[in-house]
Amino acid sequence: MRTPPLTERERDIWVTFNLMRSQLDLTLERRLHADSGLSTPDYDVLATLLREPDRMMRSGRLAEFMGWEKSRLSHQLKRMEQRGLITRRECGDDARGVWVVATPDGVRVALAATRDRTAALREHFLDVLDDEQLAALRAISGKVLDRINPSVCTEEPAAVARTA
Amino acid sequence: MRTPPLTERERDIWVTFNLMRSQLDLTLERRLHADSGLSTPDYDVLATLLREPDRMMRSGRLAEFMGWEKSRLSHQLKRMEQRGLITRRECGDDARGVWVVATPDGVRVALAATRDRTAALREHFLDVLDDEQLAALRAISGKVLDRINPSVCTEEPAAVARTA
DNA sequence: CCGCCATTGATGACATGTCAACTACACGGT
DNA sequence: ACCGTGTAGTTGACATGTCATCAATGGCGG
Repeated sequence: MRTPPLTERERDIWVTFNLMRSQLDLTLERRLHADSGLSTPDYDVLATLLREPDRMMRSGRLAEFMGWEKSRLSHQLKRMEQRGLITRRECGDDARGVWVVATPDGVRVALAATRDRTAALREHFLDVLDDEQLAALRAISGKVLDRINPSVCTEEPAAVARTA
Repeated sequence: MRTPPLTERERDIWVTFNLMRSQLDLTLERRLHADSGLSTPDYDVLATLLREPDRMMRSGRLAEFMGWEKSRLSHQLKRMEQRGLITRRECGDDARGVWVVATPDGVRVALAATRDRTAALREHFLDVLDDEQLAALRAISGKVLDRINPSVCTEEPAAVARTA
């Protein structure tokens, strides 16, 4: 099978892209943790819950919403429940189901974290790039996504991984 | 403190960018594992080692090269040593140091994986974007990196995280 | 009502990653 | 030679993530 090795330029692009991702994640994660004591997964779960009118969601829908596996969410919820950020409540409609509810404590922490999160996101990412670059990045992300899985469409409203 | 919430556009860019990253990682990881049985970290370590003339490197330099913490690398090397992909050899110059060496087995597996890896990278990423977008992505990554940490400079030749 | 099968979450085993000690050695000044 | 400080790498505790599997329930055809 003919597959010539990557050119220097291709390698450079890929390597730099990945370095950028990991450094950005690390920076945001550290800052979030310092500001609020939350981890990124903690924050993503809470932020998704807070988008709901009554701050609760069925476990399955939550997982689907965030693009997580059910088991991953289950583990995460167990840890968050131990830390008092959320609780699980039985579901009347379907005895198999569970309502995931943000505790008052969880709500408070998440709201406080949101401010800092937004500022950090701008400081380290959004404000670093000019308008044209932001548009280009959006186009790039959409194109790669469409290629990988046309069903996880660029315009999909449900997919909310890493809630802002 | 004034920090207006993210605009819809900002949220969309951030969310789509993250969704793209996770989907891309998942795709490449699954393919790599199916092709060669290696995980992404396994592959990154081996690929970095194989760039060295004698296929070995001091542990500290390897970590720095890949942008990993020393402890992370140490854990990873322990697992890879158990699987027979690398070995650790005492260092004559400096009794504290360690040479990390790819085993013949590790070399063979990594070489085989490289072909598929390169093809997958092109198929799902590099070939999806046009020349202008690739250039834009490189510029974007460099800009974000410089902002986060000017010392992990855009032109740094050492940084080789996620070896292609 | 019963039996079959899909769905909902939870769990255990394991891989991966971070952080904070810790050990062993190197190196410089005295 | 000795002591203080820095460096190389390892380790343990724990958070996170994947996969395979399981128990309990729902729902449907007979």
